[in-house]
Formats: sequence, structure tokens, C-alpha cells
Amino acid sequence: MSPHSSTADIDTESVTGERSQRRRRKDARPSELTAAALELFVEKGFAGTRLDDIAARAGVSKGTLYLYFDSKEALFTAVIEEGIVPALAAAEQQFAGYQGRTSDLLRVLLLGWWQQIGSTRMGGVVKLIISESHNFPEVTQYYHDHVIVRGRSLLRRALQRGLESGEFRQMDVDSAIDVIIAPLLMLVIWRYSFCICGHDIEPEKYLETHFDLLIQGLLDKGRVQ
Amino acid sequence: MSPHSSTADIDTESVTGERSQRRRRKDARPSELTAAALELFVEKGFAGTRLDDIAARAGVSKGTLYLYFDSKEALFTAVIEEGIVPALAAAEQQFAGYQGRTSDLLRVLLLGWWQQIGSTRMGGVVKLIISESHNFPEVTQYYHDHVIVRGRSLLRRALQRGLESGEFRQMDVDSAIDVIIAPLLMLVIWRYSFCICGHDIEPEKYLETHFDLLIQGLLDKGRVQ
Amino acid sequence: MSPHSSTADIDTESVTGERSQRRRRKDARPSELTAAALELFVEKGFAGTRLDDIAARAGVSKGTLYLYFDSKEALFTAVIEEGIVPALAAAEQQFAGYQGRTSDLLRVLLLGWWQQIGSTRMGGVVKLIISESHNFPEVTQYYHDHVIVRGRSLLRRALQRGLESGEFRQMDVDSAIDVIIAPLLMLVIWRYSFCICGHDIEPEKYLETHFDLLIQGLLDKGRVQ
Amino acid sequence: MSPHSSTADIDTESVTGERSQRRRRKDARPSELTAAALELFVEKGFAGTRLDDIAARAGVSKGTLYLYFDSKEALFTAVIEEGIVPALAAAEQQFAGYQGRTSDLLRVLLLGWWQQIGSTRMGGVVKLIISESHNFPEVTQYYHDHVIVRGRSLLRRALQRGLESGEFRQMDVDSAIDVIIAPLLMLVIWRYSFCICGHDIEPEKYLETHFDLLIQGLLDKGRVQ
DNA sequence: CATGAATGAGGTTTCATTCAT
DNA sequence: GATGAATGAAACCTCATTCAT
Repeated sequence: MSPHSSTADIDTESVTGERSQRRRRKDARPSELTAAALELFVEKGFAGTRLDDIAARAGVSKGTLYLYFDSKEALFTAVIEEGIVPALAAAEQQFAGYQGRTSDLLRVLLLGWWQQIGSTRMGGVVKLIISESHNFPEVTQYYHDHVIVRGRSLLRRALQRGLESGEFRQMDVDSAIDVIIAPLLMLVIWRYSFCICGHDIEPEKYLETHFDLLIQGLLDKGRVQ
Repeated sequence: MSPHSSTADIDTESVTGERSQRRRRKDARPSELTAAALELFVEKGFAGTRLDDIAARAGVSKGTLYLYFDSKEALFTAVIEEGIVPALAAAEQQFAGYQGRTSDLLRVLLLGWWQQIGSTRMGGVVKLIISESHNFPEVTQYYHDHVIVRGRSLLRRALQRGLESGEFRQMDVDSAIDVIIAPLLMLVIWRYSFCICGHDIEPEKYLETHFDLLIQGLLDKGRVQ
Repeated sequence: MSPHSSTADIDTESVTGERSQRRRRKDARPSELTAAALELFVEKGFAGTRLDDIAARAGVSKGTLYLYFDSKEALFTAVIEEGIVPALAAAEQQFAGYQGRTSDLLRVLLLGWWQQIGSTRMGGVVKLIISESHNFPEVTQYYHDHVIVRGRSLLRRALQRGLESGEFRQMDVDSAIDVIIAPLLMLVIWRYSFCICGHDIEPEKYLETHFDLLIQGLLDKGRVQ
Repeated sequence: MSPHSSTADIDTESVTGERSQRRRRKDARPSELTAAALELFVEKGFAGTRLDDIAARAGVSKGTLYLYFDSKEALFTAVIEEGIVPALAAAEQQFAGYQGRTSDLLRVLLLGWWQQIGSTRMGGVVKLIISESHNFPEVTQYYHDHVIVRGRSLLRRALQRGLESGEFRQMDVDSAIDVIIAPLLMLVIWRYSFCICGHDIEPEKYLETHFDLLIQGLLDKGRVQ
């Protein structure tokens, strides 16, 4: 049995910690495999990626993949899970115990998301989920429940903080959340899809404009700032 | 030509309406096939879609596909092109000769895009291009040059109109364009990808919020409105 | 590199003889496959031969063919090339350093061709080339340039040797070459095509008659033998 | 039922003669079809030839072929039969009632074969039979029995005529027949197979050399000519 | 642990054959 | 008679999966 044979058993290995010598190598190897797999899945899609290519990019033989993953699907699942776990932790910690104006918090959240998620390997997971949602409904559901819901919940708390403090004017919070997130997700999609057309976006300037427009749109102009 | 050959020509071709039934079918076939193909490509991706399924959904046999398209790839290309041509026309005509405030124009453009493109079959093309960009670089380039560039150009003219009239405050126009477009594209992606999670978006409310935030963010507050 | 990684390298690669069984199989496979393919191509023609049949005759699965040959066409090419290379060597060596009467040399060449080429697996290549010449013009050209031209050149030297020594009477050498070769090629064709009709030829008697008629036809009767 | 649905019913239509008006067109058409089919079968082989191509070359639609032939195989059979019938008649009549030296008769037969069979459309049939013999054993058998056997019988009578008159020396008649025929058959094969290599043969010179060598080889030198 | 040769189910593609017009 | 759109069986080819080494 490979360590990634099931979708459910996340967070289990991080606790074990012992069985160092023998186990370390076995644990270390899969991340090289999932890393190679992620790149290719993002590039060519799940069905369009051959295990030969993944093995080649990871520098192992095709058979080796089956030492760690029961099937191509299990590898896909592992790729997503590996990209989700740190994303969860990273996103949550930025909000906790923030002091200062909500507009600044929003800025921290947006820019932080880019630096810690969007621009990293995990950005590819976003595109992957979008592309393969219908082929892997459980995985999509999992991603939705554990990443999207929690991310939206985080943003909702931020917006409500601004509303309660009187910084922000009234709005439809649920819609606003999606509208605020959209440019973030599109940024990674943009970079993974249209990069080949020569039309590339400068993330910092793009995010700054997004933030600027957003804050001006959210602020309650009737108040004295 | 034999002078007696006339008998052969009488009742075979002259009655033009005769083969109309068949003809109508043959003319309609390609778009029936691309329609079925688009749905499945969007749902399962290019590599994940079987020609059997496309044929079955279109109600024809597998071999019939090859009467109209040389290969699966040619079918893909046709699907995209068929979705692009009307998109081009639709996008351009909304801007021409608009009178009134630029903020209203912007609203017309955003909502109009949804009604005429995003919510229609062509919305699927957006997701398809995003998913398959690396597998079909030429198609992606084509889409970029003919749809994205022209759509951005349209939006640029709108923003500059607002800047010149003094309605809008200063901004980085290029970034703003992408930021404005992002929620539109994400709306279709959202509907094609996460609809299966029970989390669906109400397009009108979403777009209204987008527009509202955007206008507040763009307006020059220093001016008397 | 970890200083403890040495254990991993001990008993995996160093014992060179270990994978000999497998290796021997892999090395032998291509010629096993081409041998099976040749038989069937000769029998049924290129288009009429199914890869399943070739695989079955070679005792492997269909997929295995593609481990060694990129396509059916590549397999065909390999079949021909494999039959040509030894033919080249065999043909050339029969002439080199022959002492004695030219008529005897001619006899050696004709009978030798049959024993070393015509009656062997390479005889099938002749029929194959003839049948598929228009479908594989490059292969045909290759065969022409490397086998036919050299074979004719060999025969030309033999005839000229006879002319110079005064053994043979005057003739149109170029035509004579083709006339001499024809019964050889027809012999293999005969055996591959009309063997099924019950009408089979005895090669030795046939060749002896060919040689006999030929020598009598070539000799200069005016001379004292 | 098409007139060519069975292999056995040859020579039946030539006797009918009536039913002129209606029937004439129906009878005339197939020869255009078989002519087109012969060319392509010779060029690409039976399995390698598509009915579309035959129809296109004959200038009719694909469905029309099925008005005259039950299947692709029936068309193949008809092609051969059409090429055989006149070949039989032509070959036989050259021998009947010939006066003069047997060597001259032989020359007439060889050159006549080329002019009336080898160089005509029927030459292609030879190559076709050779290529497809295993795929169509009955057709091959038919060709063997009706053409080869009769042709060999003709040649046998010629050789025996020469032996009885004392013109020719002793030989193994059966082998000689095949050796004499071989250059003829190879001539057509040569022209159908290696014509694409730029190496073409001049039939007249080739046949002249064949005849010359042959006669010298056959003649009884001990006799006074 | 790791390999990579071998497999065979399943995909794309072709094409002989049919049949409504 | 003639057509050519439609079919589906069967071909070529791919690739996830297995297993002897």
C-alpha cells in the first residue's frame, strides 16, 4: 500500500515523526514525484499527461510511480492534497490577531495570498482544479470545502470587520467576496494559460491596482477617514 | 454528348426542392457536432473526451464525425473558431456610438458581455481555452489575438473616455483592464467548474456588485458629480 | 549525497550477469518480429497484414511491436533493410578473386544466389518489394540503389570478363544482364505466388536449365573451346 | 444481381447478344470501372486500394460501384477475368497454322506476347496475380489453370516442334518453358515496379537479346543450319 | 527498492457497405 | 440508374498497469 492510496488520510503523516532512517527516503521521494506530476498536469491536463512523462521529469522509471501511488488517479489526488495542506495553514494565519485598519488587513491578505500561494507551486493547483473539476468531483468537492469555503470565510470576516468599524460602506458581502477573489484566481490562470502568448502580467502592479480600486470602492466616502 | 441523352437529365436534378431534407441535414450537421463537442470538451477536457461520446451526444455514429472533421484536433479547432467569430462581432458593437456617461457605458459592456457571451455557449470556450492552452498553443494564440486583444482594446477605449471626460481618476489603465475583466471570466469558470459543489453564484447580483465596487473605485471623488 | 547512501548501491546494479535473460530477449526481439512480419507481408501484402497477426505469429502482444517499431510502416522498412544488408554482403563476396573460366564463374553466381539469397528468407523481400513498390517509393529506391544496381554491376563485370577473355560472343550487355537475372527473380516469385496451385518448380533443375541455355547462348561458337 | 457477382460465370455474356438498348449501357459501364480498378489494384494492391479512389478515377460515385459489383472482391475478380479472356484468345491464335522455322515461330510468340499482352493493360494483371495470390487463392488457381497452363502448353508444343524437326538440341522441356517465360513476366513486373526508380528497360532491345540468347542456346550446333 | 519489458483494454481513425433520396 | 451521407466493424496505435528480474 502506498502512503497516498486514499483521499481521506491527510494530515496523518505529519504527526508520525518517528521511524526516521528507513522511512525518510520513502517519504521524501513522493514529493519529487508529485512535483513533477503537478507541473505536467497543469500543463497538459490529467488525461493528456502520460505517466512516462511524469517519471521522466522526476528522473525515475515508470514502475517506480507505482511504488508510491496505486494509480494515476491516486497520484492526481496526492498532487492536490499536497498543494492544499500548506495553503490552508498559510491562509488562516494571516488573519489571526491582526491589528490596524481593515483596509490594510485586506491589502495584507491579497498580497500575502500571492506571495505564499498564488506565485508558488500551489498556484498550479488552482488551474488544475478548474480544469479537471468534472473529471474528479470528489477532489473538487474536497478542494471546495477545505480551501474555498475557508478562504471565503476568512474574507467574510475581514469585510465584516470593516463594516462593523464603519470603514466600509454597505454591500452584498457574499458577492463581494467572489468579486474580490476573482482577480486573484485569474492572475494564476493568466500566468499558466496565456503566458505562451507573450502577453504577461506584472503581478505586483496588477494586484496594486486591484487593491486600489477595491479599497476606493469599499470605503464609505461619507465618513471622515 | 449524345443527342439522346436528354432523357437522363429530366427528373434527376431539375426538381431542386427534392433533396432539401438531406441537404438541410448536411448543412446543419457541423454545428450540431461542434455543439456536442463543446459541451464535452468543456466538461471533460480535450484528451478526456471520447469521440464515441461526442457522436452519441450528437446522435450520429462515430464515423460521421470524420465526414466533417479530419481529426479530433480539427474538431477542437472548429469548436473554438465557431465560438470566437460571433464573440468578435458581439463585443465590438456594444461600444460603437454610445452616448452618455462612461460609467453607464461600462455597465452596459459588463452586463452585455454576460448576456451575449458569458452566459451563452461561448462561455464554455473561455474555460476550454484556459484548460487546453498548452496543448493547443496556436489556437490559444489565435484566441488571444482575436478575442482578448480586441476585448482589452475595447475596454481601454472606454476607460480613456472616462479619463478624458474627467469622470474617472488616474489609474494604471493596463492593469485596470485585467482587473476589470477578471471577475467576468471567473464567473464563467465558476459556473463551469464549481457548479457541482452546490455553491452557485447568482450572476446578476455578482455582476451588480462588481460594477458597483468598480464604479466607486474608478470615480474621481474630488469632482462634484 | 548522504554518506549513508552506500547501502542502496550494493546489490542492485553491480552484478552484471543478472539481467542477462531479459536482455537476451530484448536484443533478439526485433529480428523475431521482423521475421514474423516478413512472412506475413509476403503472404498477404503490407496493407493486407494485420499487426495482430504479426504479433500472434511472433508470440507477443500487439503493444510489444510498438516497443521496437514506431509504426507499421517503420516495421516494413525494418523488414526490408534487414533483408538487404546481408544480401549486399553475400552478393559481393561471390565474385571477388574468382579464378577459372567465366562460364564457371557465372554458374557459381547463379547457383550461389539461389542458395544464399533466393531460397532464404531474403527471397521473400524480392516479392515484397515488387508488390509494394508504389506504396513505398523510398524503400523501393533504396532497394534499387543498394541491391539491384550492385547486383547488376557484379553481373556486368562477369560478362565483360567473358568478353575480354574471348569466351563470350558480342551482345548488348545491359539487356543481357536483365535477361539473365529475370529467371532468378521469377523463381522466387514463382515459389511465393503459384506454390498454392500445385505447380511447383524444382529449383535445381530449373537453374541448371537456365544456366545451360545461357551458356550455350553466350559462348562464341566460332572459337575452339 | 450484378453481372459479375460470381467467379464462375465467364464467357456467358458474350453469347447473349440481344437486349441491346437497355443492356448496352449497363454492360459498357463496368469496363470503365474495372479499368480504373485495375490501375489502382496494380499500383497499390488490393487491400491498399480504396473504393473511393476507384470511383473517383472512373468518374462515378462510390455507390455506383455497387450497382455493378456485389463487393470489392467481386470487382477484383471481374478485373482479372476481364484481363484473362482476351489473353487466352490472343495467345492461342498465334500458334495455329504457323509455317516456317520453329526459331522464327518462337520469335513471333515472344514478341507477339509483348505486343498483345505484356505491353497492354493485361500486363498489369500479371503483377496483380503475383501480388495477391495468397489473398485470392481461387482467382490464382483460375488464372493458373486458364492462362499459365495453356500458355505453357503452347510453348511446349513449340519446343517439341523444334525438337522433332531437329532444330533444337535436347533439353528438359518443362524447365525450359519456365526459363523462357520468366524474362517475359519479369519485363512487365519491371515496368510496373521499378519504373519509379528511373531505371527503365527498353522492351524491344530486351526481348531481342532474350530471343537471341535463347535461340543460340537452343539450337543444335552439331547440325548444319 | 527500482527497473523497464510486456501487456491488452480502449482510444482514434479508416473504409467497405448500405440506403434514403 | 445514380448519388453520397451515414454506418459500424475492424484496423492502427496509445498508455496505464503489471511483474519478472
